[in-house]
Amino acid sequence: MRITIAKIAELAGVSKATVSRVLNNSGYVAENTREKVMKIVREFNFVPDARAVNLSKSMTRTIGLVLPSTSGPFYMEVIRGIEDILSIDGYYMLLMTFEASRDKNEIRRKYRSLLEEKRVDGLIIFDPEADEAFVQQMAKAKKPCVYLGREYLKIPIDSVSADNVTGSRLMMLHLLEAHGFKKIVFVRGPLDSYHALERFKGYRKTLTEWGIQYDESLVFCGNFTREGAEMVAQSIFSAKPEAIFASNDEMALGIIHRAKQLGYSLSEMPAIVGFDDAPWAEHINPALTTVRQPMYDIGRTAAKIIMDRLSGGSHRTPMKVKLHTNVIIRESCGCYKSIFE
Amino acid sequence: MRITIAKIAELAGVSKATVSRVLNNSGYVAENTREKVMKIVREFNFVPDARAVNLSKSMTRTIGLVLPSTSGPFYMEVIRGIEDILSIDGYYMLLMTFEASRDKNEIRRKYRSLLEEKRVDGLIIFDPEADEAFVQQMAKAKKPCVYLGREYLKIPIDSVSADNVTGSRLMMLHLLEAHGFKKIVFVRGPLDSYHALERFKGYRKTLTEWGIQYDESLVFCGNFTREGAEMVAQSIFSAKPEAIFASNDEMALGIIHRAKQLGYSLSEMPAIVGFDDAPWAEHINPALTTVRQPMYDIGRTAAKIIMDRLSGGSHRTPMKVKLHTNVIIRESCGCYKSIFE
DNA sequence: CTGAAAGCGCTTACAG
DNA sequence: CTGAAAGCGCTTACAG
Repeated sequence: MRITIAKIAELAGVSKATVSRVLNNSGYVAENTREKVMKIVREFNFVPDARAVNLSKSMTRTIGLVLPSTSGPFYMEVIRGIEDILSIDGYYMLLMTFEASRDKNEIRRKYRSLLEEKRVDGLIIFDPEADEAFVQQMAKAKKPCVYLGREYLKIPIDSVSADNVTGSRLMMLHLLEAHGFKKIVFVRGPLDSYHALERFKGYRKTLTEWGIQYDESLVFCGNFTREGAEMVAQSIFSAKPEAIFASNDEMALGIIHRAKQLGYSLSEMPAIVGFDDAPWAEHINPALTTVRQPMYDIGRTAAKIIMDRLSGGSHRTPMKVKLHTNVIIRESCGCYKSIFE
Repeated sequence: MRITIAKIAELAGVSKATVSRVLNNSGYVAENTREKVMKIVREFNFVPDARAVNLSKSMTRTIGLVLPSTSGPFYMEVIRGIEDILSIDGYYMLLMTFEASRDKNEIRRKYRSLLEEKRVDGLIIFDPEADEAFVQQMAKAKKPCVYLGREYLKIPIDSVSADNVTGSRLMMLHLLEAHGFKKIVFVRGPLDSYHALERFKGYRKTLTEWGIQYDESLVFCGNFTREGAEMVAQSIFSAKPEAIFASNDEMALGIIHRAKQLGYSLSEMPAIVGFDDAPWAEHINPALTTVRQPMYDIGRTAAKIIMDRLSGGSHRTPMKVKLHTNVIIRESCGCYKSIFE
């Protein structure tokens, strides 16, 4: 049996209350009483039972983190950002991903119950496909939640997201301004994906801005997968575009691959750009020009918001933080010649 | 205030004990009593406080996971493997990484305290640089721990690791047998890294097996970094090796990069192979031949061991599970011609 | 089949 | 400065 506060009190000849006080550095304790207690604490290598502390103090020092998957290129960055903040205050992180189940709603119930069970003090959630009704419920929880990846403008809940529309727009501007391309194909992701839609919006909006007629025949769907993109690649090439904006790197990769198979040399290939900055994006040939979301900062910012709410800021107005998204210019847009050609 | 078991008991006109019984499906409860209680439970959407349950039952349904970093290519796979098992029994995962602090021993104290504080029921730890004295302490804990990545043969503790020596040996065999190379350079990782040493052992051992004299001048140190390898690349090339075995992919990448800079064409380049199968390994040119550790299975196996210990198997003999490691043959060893050349 | 009571291991007013 | 007591929200023998 492990030693408890009661045993320590007995050994030190004081009450449990006093032991608790020296352990927590709270209230007044005579210096020699403190030392008497600490001696025993050290001798037995006493560590308070977190479950009991949490129950009494009505907290857990744990934040739940919910991620779509573990395979994506950047979720680890989010984790790192969060951990860097949590560790400052000695908070722990409970991790749950959507991959653990086929049924997304099951995971949603599960993460909601983390809060209800009081297993965590707050939740950071990356679940862009969650519908508004559900998020609305989370917003009503008595514990802080922050949603990552999208805004839910109509719901009073904290959020931190990268501006995908603007990211897409910035990429378009690069294509339009720096390269003077006008005939730009867009390869969409799945129709039900929030991010896919945002990126498409950026494309369309920028065309309008530049007075270029939106041409539906220049928009293809690749479903965010490499295979999907490879499937439509040939039709894309037949449209003879000056540039191809794949709305994620996977699809850009598929298109580049297909282009090579079809015998295009690097110089004959139209400009092909992506979105995400996958870990391999800089290593493919040509090195991929793409858009990078600040994943580390998203995690970090979310953690800061949660910690702030926990230390009394829970009454303040929900905030929608939008982080800037960068275009990473490499070779595939035509900016640099590959030394590997 | 949230509703508690006491309030439910009051409302249902029964005792707390009875409510607890229906909630846990334990002991006998009259059917209509059960329904009376469940009606109130549902009405108030009651969820038991996990902290109280854990305190009474003396458990937490949480497993701690400690990882070196979040940036590595494969830790996410480990997480996925673990989660797949834990979720079957409704266990949670507390994640901690070494990146949260400069001081590794601080993290070690921290993960040990997860156990002492009873914040978790068991621990899965990836910490190949932990010294034996420390691991010995962990082995004495009253809660199950399993170490990932290395064996600690002298310490009675569970472990799951990929066989790096054999992985390295298999790669050597491919180079020796399939290609007939004899003059093979080895690029080492940091001298204090366990995995670096294992991989080196596999190289050396295989040479001996094949009756090839070990030549120290063919061994270089790249410190597991791309920059480190780029630094020694030129000296490596001057040695005119038939093949270069970089003991991780980062270093292989650096060497390939440098080779290109120095004007080697793909066909002039010596064979260059790596270790790890980084996410980009298949995308570089030439596609990298490398060794892949079964990260998902490592995670999965570790989780299974922990769950088994928790359900009564804690008395059984510690097990050292060693998982097979595969050579992934691509282009850089000379096996296939790149279509991108 | 059900309830009263003790217990899990701490914290925190309240008195003194 | 310190202690007795109640409380956090459950579970679990023990009786009946």
